[in-house]
Order: sequence, then structure tokens, then C-alpha cells
Amino acid sequence: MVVTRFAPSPTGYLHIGGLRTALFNWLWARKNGGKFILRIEDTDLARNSQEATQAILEAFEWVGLDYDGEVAYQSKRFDIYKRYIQKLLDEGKAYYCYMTKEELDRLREEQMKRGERPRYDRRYRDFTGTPPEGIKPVVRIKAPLEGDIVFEDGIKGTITIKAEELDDFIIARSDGTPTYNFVVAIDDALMGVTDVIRGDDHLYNTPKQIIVYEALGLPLPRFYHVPMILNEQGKKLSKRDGAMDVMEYKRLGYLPEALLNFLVRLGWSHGDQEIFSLEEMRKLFDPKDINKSASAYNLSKLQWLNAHYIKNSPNERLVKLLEDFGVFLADHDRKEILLDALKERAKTIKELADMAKEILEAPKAYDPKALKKALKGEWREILRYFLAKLQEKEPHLPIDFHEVMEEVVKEKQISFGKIGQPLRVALLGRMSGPDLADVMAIIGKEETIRRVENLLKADV
RNA sequence: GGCCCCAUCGUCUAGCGGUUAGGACACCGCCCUUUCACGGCGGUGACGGGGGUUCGAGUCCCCCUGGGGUCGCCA
Repeated sequence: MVVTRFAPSPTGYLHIGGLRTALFNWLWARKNGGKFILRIEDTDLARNSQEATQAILEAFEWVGLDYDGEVAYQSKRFDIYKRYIQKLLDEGKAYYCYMTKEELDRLREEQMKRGERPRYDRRYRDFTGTPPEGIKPVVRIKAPLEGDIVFEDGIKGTITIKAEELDDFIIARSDGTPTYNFVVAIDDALMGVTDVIRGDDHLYNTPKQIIVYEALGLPLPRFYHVPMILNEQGKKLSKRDGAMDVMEYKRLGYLPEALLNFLVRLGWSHGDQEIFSLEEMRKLFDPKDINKSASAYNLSKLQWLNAHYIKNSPNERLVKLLEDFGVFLADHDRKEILLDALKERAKTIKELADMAKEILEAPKAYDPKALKKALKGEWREILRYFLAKLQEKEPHLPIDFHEVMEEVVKEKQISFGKIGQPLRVALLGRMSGPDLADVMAIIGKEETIRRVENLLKADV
């Protein structure tokens, strides 16, 4: 059975890098009928917050990723870690180190000055004397003194780290709390995690965790280190670009399936295919197809995908989505025409909402450029003629309104543009927008007349 | 700086020793059209550089260059 996990530390909201990692793990577990565990890495007393955990859970819910069992909190598992620390101590695989933080800092400084790589000098590794008074020791694990730590990464291939690059890292702080590299290995082993898919910023943690696995005689999982996501400039993600809260994408009007589709294609591919439903991803995903190199985030592709999913959304879903953006269509009897006309053109739900408002609400002002371009020659006469025609009829459907326009065109012997352009300005205040017949059918005969009269009355 | 990782159009990528180096986004043009989009058609555009190996290299090896990661009692 394949067991994967996503193990964020609750120090902030979830951003797209984390979401993609979560998605990859979820996909791999679900594809194999395995388990996907969500584990909160909150061993650091001070830096975690309940809000951050909530934010992560909220993001999971929005994009529709589920997880098996309860959320695991490392802060609730301290006694387990303590037992394993004691075990290593008892077996002589770990030891107390009485060096203070200040001493350590001084040592590091000196090493740096000499151009050496800063690292603990193992002075207490085989210490048998009397420990110094009044110092609360940390616990360090005995890392191998020589040789290589070699592991097979499912993405990067064989990774070799020389033992001399590693030191006896701390597994328990002086206050007794365990540290990251220790608890990760313990939990992954105890929870039966078989496949660890994570960001490649963890690559260097892997040999440390392997030391823990080996000291405890626990079986190693498979590791997959996924390259980073870069911003549009190819630099590290910052809060200004892609590193914003995943939920921000919702507020911007993105659909979760578009975001997921976008993220799955960042670093992973399946031939030439671009559009993947969650089902398809699940069927096709394999970490062996993940790229080795980092990929830059590309907003216009996300927008294209979002537009695609909006176009293919049923109207009733759009109605619901629109409510978050202040557009309430549930009781509007022309909502099908409106949505069918607009969903072809919107890149985000927010744009969809803005366009809907532009139709539903009479223009507050006319775009000066449109005025200049569209209102030429006989435009007043043409609009008045159109109005007169409209008064005689009871149009309801777009086709009805279209016929009125056509009659004007035919009888006045003019091109469609001669009526279309001024009419568009009257109805929308602008030169662009959806089909006019659709617009008129949506707002109805009376409102159409009102808007045309407004333009006629206006001082333009 | 040490160590590790990476390198195909602007971007995401296909390629797995023999291809006119393919697709997608973006961009440009044409068509559709009352406009703007959508859609359709077409176009510009890439193997970072240098050495090898081979009949043949984007594909394998080495070096350089350029990016990135990491060197905490953070995770």
C-alpha cells in the first residue's frame, strides 16, 4: 500500500508551492488506492499558530483535497518522541551535549573566520566526565564519522552525501522538545509512510533523516524531491507574486480545478495534454514523470485555464460563485442568456461579475473614446427610428431584438455598425461587450428604451 | 565560500542516439463578427558555451558558464 503525507508547519497560510506538493502526494496516494495523511509539524513552540492550521485546512477544503483519518499534530505526540530519544540515549546512539548556545555561536564564528564550514565539533560525543553544572543539555544523534550516505531519489536519481558533511545534529532541544529532522523520520516511519514527496529544499534533510531511520532500525520510504516553483521573473517566490495565500486565488475569482490543473502542469506532464480533470490527474499521475528543474509560475496560463473551466461550468454553479462577488442572479429570469453570453469571455469569476454588473446596471458614464468613435452622422435619427420600432413590439428573446435591429438596417439602408455602435454606447457606455441582442433581451424592452433615451438626452 | 541539485522557444513542456526539434500559454497576422472576446486557420520563436564518445548527440561523458538549494536548540 502506498501511504503519502503532506506535512506543513503552521507558520503561515498555504501557498501554491505547498499546495502543489500536497496535490502530488494526494494524487499518488489516491491513484494507488492508498492513504494520504495530513500532519501538522508544530514542534516549534513559539512560531506556530492555530490560525495557520485553520488556513491550511480551509485551503484543502476549497480545492477539494481530502485526507485519511484525523489530522495529526506533532505537538500531541511529544511523549512518543521522548521514548525514542531515550531509546537512542540508552543504546549509545545519541548523547547529551552540554555546549551552550553561546559557545556554539563562538565556535561557528571561529570556523567561519578560518573559512571552514561551520559545524559542531562533536566534543561531547564520547564524553565520560562529569557534566558541567547548571547547564541543560541538548541531545545529539551520532552521525556516521566516515563513508557516504546514499539514497535513491525518485526524481533526482542517486544522491550521495559524504558523512563529513554532516554533524551530530540536535534531536532534542535543551528544554526537551524534539526537533524537526528527528520527528519527521519517526512519524513517517510510525505512520507507515511509503512515499515522501516534498520540496527539494528538503533534499539536504534527507540524509539526516536517514541517520534517524537507521539508528532506530526503521524501514526507509521512497523519496521524491520536487523542484521549486519560481515567480514570473524566474526568481524565488515572494508574497507579492505566487507565494500569496491559496485562498487569495479564490478571492481573485479563480476556480479550484483551474488552480489544480495549473499546478499539476508545473513540473509534471503527460505528453502534450494540458487539460486535466482531477480524475484524469489521478489516473495519470506518476512522480517519475516529475521534472528535475524548477519551473516559473506563469499567470496568463492560469488565466487561460480558468477561462476554460468557467466556459465549461454549468450556469447554476456560476450563479453561486457570483454571489461572493456581489452579483445575485438566482431569481433573475434572464440569467441563462446572461451567463451563456458572459462565460465565454471571462477569465475570472470576478471579471464575470464585473461584466454582469455592466449589463445589469445602466452606464453611469459614457466612455469618451466610444462617444467619439460611435456617435457619428445620423446616429440620433437612427436611434430614434430604432426606438419607434421597438415601441411597437413585444420582444423577449435575443432573436426578437435582433429582428428589430435588422429591420432598421434594412429600412434605413445602413450597415449594421451604424446602429450597433451607438446602441452599444447607449446600453453599455462602451465600444465593446457581448452581443447587443443578448444584452437587450437580458435587460428587457423598457430598460433598453430608457438607456437609449438617456443617451439621446445626454449632452454629447 | 564548501557541499548538493538543475539547464529545449519569453513561459510551461514533449523528446528518452537518427525528428523539417512537437504541443500549450503569451505575442503577431488572417477569418468569423455590429464591437470586444470566444472560436478557426497561419506565423515569429528554443536545444547556454566548449571539448569528447559515436557513422550519427537536444539526447551519453567531461569542463566552463549561468541559475537554485543548503550549511540553526526553524521547519
